Amino acid sequence: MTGSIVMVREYNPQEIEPRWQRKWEADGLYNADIDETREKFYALTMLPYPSGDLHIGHWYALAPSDARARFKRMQGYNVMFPMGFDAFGLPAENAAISRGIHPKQWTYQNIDHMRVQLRTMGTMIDWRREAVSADPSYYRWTQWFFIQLYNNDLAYRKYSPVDWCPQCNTTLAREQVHGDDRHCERCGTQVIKKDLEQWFFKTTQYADELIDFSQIDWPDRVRTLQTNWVGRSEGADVYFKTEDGDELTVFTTRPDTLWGATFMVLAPEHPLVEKITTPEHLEAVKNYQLEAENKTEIQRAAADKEKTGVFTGGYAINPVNGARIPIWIADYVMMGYGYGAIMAVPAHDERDFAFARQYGLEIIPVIQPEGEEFDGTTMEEAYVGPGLMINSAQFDSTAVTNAKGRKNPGLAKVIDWLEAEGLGEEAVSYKLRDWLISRQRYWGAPIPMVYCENCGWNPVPENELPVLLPDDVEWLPTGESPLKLHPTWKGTVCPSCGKDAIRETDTMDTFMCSSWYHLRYLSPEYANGPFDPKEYKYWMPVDIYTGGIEHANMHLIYTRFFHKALRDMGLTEGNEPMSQLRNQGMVLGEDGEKMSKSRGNVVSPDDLVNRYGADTVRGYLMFFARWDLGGPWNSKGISGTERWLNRIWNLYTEAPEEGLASAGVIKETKQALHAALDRITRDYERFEFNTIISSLMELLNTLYEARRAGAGNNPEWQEILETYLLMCAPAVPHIAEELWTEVLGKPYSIHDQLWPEVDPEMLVQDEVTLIVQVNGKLRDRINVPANISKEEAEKVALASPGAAPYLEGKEIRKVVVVPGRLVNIVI
RNA sequence: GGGGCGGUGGCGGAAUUGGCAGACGCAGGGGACUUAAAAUCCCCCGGUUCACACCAUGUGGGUUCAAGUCCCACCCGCCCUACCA
Repeated sequence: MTGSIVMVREYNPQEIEPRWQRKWEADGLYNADIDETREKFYALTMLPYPSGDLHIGHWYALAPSDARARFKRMQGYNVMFPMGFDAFGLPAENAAISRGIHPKQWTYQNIDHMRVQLRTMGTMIDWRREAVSADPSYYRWTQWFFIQLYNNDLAYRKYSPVDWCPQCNTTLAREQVHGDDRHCERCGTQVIKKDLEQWFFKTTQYADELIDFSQIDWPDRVRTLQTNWVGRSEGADVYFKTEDGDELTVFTTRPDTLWGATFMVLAPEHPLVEKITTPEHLEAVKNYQLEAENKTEIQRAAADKEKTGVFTGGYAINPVNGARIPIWIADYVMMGYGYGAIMAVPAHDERDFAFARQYGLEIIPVIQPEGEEFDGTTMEEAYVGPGLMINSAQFDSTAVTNAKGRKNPGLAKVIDWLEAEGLGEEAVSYKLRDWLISRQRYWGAPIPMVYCENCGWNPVPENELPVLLPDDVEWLPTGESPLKLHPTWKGTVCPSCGKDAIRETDTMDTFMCSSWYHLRYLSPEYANGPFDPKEYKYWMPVDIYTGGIEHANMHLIYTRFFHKALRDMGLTEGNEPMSQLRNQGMVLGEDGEKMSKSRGNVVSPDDLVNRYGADTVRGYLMFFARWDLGGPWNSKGISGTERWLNRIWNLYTEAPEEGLASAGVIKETKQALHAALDRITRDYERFEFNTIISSLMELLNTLYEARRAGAGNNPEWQEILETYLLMCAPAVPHIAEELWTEVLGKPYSIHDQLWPEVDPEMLVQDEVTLIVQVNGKLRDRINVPANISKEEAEKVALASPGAAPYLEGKEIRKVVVVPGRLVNIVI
């Protein structure tokens, strides 16, 4: 302590916190620069959208991540913790339409406000690395990446049915359509289908790599979501033909059931329908097609088990046995998956079964478990389990298991045969679609492409980037993109032939901007490329990425795709952008509902900081729930964290009690200190923030007890106080700094100190409480030396006063001794 | 229909991975200090019971000397996904 001067100041976070925040930033304390002598650690949290106000959810995502980054820094890593803004997007444009404010102005005002708010958290953000995706210096490279993807055949334009949000007036990627009612990810409006020509990225080219997580430590939950989203199915393409000889290939996961195919079903919009439909069925088919077209996908899905369809009058030939089977159309077959056509095996597929029963179509069982005798006319449901093939010519008696694809020996045999006979081939199908990135909106990065009547589509020459968004735009109430309406912006010349040409007026999905922001942080000022390769080499990959799980099938797939694509274009190294991912849960309102302005249950971090100080808010956010689960906010609970910090303050600033503690008290205190240190170190690694704060609270209680016993005057006390502050520093950085420099008189800054080392000797207890059980029930606890022998422990337990009465006159059948822990006497 | 996560006091949650269930905190009760309140400090706080003791980790079985933890069956809640061939 600085002499014996005792501070009698009150804990005043409102004074302390801004002072340190200013000093840390002025000193560049958290600036992260390349330092080859130290091991790097790139800590990243998902960048916020500048909606205008920092939400408690932002704090919940950021504060514990910041504490952990600080912990890593104290462990000696060279930690980079950057921040930026995902600044393009629709809300800005909606503000423009409803309030007449320009999206750029709206966005940048919000960013300014949020920068101020973010600084009140006392994070270790290196603000020199900030990147804003709506800056021309940023989106110049977003556009550049588009061109690289285009030049490498990973971006293409295609006419197809796409999802359209009528509210947002734009197309959406498949991933951005949510729920069983198929609503827009942004605004919740039900989407509709439109046939449009749009730009896509070939995410499907990386389908297999996207479900390989062997090189990253990502939560099972995200892995499962992404795996399901990619939806890989193994099976075979089988070459059917129509009676007239037209090819009609289908994909099936069950080529082993080919002999049981009794009809085929095409999606109503399948191109072959027109050709095969016979005149007498034409009207019914046309009607059905019209009906299907008018049904939204919700209705198509909502029809649930009720199967509908019509016969086309056409027939196909089953290639494996020459059987002539009718071709139907039905809306349970989707044009967008596989070939939009299936072979129907009603005996072994639930949907086909329902359809066959509905329309009286033939059912032929071809797989049968031993001891079972299936009859197609009486079967009550499709059989989808394992068994032996029957009614399948030379394959009869072949065993088929539950395994998928080639791992199923029966399937493998059939596939080999199909390939040998030229009737089909092994195939894999995916649910994943290519990423539709065109948006019919203004406030985004313009797609840098030019259309010329003579030369078609060409990219804008790289030296002309960025293609700047014009500022002088106007909005119609319809929400139509002002870029289309701009009098001159579209007009340009063809980069190829020099004649008049037209710019693409669509902008890019903002997920494109956020697919590479972690790279822009490396060198936000760099002008010779999207990032400085030197910085890349040192900092990448991201060591820990934190954020919400809601992006599992969007941002987190896109960014992995992006990284792999860049790797294949020779722009980056490594297979994955982020080595480790952890998701925080969501903070709900006090009513247990999702926070929203309309519900009036929004918790404002600014109010909390004003009232309690940032350290209290940080500490409470770490403490109040399991970080990965989140939960309802409890405004009363925060007082516990407030008291904790007050008690810390008082412990360091109040005069110690009289007297001197015994050596035993000091030893016990140090043991408690190191036990907590050991646990907290582990908990930081595991993202178990709530128990970090509990351990610190518990330890503080122990310190108070020790001080009451006189420990405040022992020579060891100073070191105990120092260590405790170091342990608090990542979680509550301001109070730790203040007490460290101003009360303990240690050199600035506590945040440049190393995390204390656990003294293993202090973890060794010399006395332990031995639990004595009789038949598994607790009967006594006895303090014994920690290294007590088995025999000795047994002896002590048998003689213990708590257990003895239960043992009297009983025969002891067995005694289980867990050394240093427990003795269970079985009678 | 498929997949995932979860169910422990009034509440948020602990529990060294099979070894004292309920750490830490909130709320509540009692007390000290105070003219009073706030703040602070001390004690109590799963249930039944005067107590001894017994019962308790969604329910029912099982394995084990010992189960919140492992196995089987079921119930409930939340999230994702969906005629995916």
